[in-house]
Amino acid sequence: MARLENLNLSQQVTNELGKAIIVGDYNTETGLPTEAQLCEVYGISRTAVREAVKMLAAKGLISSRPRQGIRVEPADNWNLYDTSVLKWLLESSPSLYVLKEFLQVRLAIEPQAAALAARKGDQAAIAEIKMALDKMQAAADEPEGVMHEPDLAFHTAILHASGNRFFYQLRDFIRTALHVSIQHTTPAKGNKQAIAEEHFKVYNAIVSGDPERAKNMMTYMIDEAMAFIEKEIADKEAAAQ
Amino acid sequence: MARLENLNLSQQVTNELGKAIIVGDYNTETGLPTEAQLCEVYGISRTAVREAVKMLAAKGLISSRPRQGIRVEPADNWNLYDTSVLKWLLESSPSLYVLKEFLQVRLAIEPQAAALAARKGDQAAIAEIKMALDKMQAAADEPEGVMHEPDLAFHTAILHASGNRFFYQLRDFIRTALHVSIQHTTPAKGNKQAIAEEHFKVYNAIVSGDPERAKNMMTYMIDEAMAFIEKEIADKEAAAQ
DNA sequence: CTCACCTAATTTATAATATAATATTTTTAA
DNA sequence: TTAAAAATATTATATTATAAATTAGGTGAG
Repeated sequence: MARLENLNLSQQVTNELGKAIIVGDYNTETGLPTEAQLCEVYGISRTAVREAVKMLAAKGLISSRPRQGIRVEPADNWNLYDTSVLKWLLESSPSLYVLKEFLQVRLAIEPQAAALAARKGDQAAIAEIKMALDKMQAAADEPEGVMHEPDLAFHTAILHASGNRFFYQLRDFIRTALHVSIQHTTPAKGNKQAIAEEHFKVYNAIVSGDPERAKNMMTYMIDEAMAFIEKEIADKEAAAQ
Repeated sequence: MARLENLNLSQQVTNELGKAIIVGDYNTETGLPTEAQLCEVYGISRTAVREAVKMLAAKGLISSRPRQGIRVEPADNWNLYDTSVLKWLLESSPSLYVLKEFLQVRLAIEPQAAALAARKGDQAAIAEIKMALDKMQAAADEPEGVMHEPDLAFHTAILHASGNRFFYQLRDFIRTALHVSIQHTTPAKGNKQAIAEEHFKVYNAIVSGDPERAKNMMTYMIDEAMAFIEKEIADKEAAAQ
């Protein structure tokens, strides 16, 4: 077992089993080994195994009942918005296709969040957006990668400014999506100045209280990334033939 | 403790503690009692308490470390898309305001899902939508409440037809939102025939492969519910003064 | 007196073992 | 052949013990 320091035993086991389930080593057909077997495999006590099982059950990956053992739940029931589950999924799937799904969700959420921020975002929240934007603009002349963190902060700040807990809750999801996204898109689009400019337009629409424009600008930005990814997928599929 | 049959001990404790945290009985300042104290309070073993703690930790509500005890995480970290957490939240908050937040999320997700379904929904998935729609139309002449279940099925089927796992994952969230929503709106709008008609228009746009229209029709439908809720909130606030 | 180090105390983390509950399978008896 | 009963396997719960981690307090060197 990969001994990740900093994580306790049951968390480590949770990680191992979680990944194994998502990668398909265990599935709804096979189920998981019994608690006793898991103890042997990992060389740990039942206490630790059971705690891992409970955590995975809380994330919707498994369920366990007396005599029946530990079952793997259908993938439809997995809590994909759980940060760990998301991480395991990304480690196991070809990221281009997952990335497209990510972008579809961003295309739904972020323009709406930007519109809400423009309509009723409070001063402090909008100032947060501005701060992230400033850092982005400052990073435009810096080396590759410096703009990454303020970029994430910008999008997170908008979710926060939407004033809707459910949007803000998706910040880790969006951060992950953006992180993967940037790895794919940045090499191609070298013009960091242009990126900062686009972000500025979104901010400008928000600060001047124009929901429609904020929504449209955000849609435009994400749509650009989507077009890029779709092209990349098309190229890849053409190359495969 | 409310002895919900059908749930095991640690699940019951998870429920109790989860509700108590969300309602504010325990907060980031106070933290939770120690494991030992919880054992006494509930009259159960440490095993059960610890399993509950692990489940709540997996849902982002708490974290626990040696010597520090069990801490309540800031509300921003709670996994609101977890069905249990959502349920606890609804039981503790005035539902009108939560409902508005629900509708804002639906307004982001569902039109986009409908558009995707129109663009690339496969036969089987679209047939599912049709089936739900037929049941809705059949229920239009039935007594109050009969239309409820097919209505939920209709919206779920569209999420499914979007072909995006992350959208479909939100089905429980949307179901909850719709469930709460219907309780507020149905009494006012008696015309079930009109509701079925609107749903038909969404379906029609999807089956004829018109993403834009599918999106617009869905937006229109949810927007209507939003207008209703906003009016209700306004009335309530006026009455309170 | 101050600071680094050591010690003690508290709480969760892990382990080990025992018993209960539950659901499946096998056996038994009508 | 079928229905009831017994055996069995597995998780659920309880109990006890020990380890590890973190905080607080004390102690001694400088």
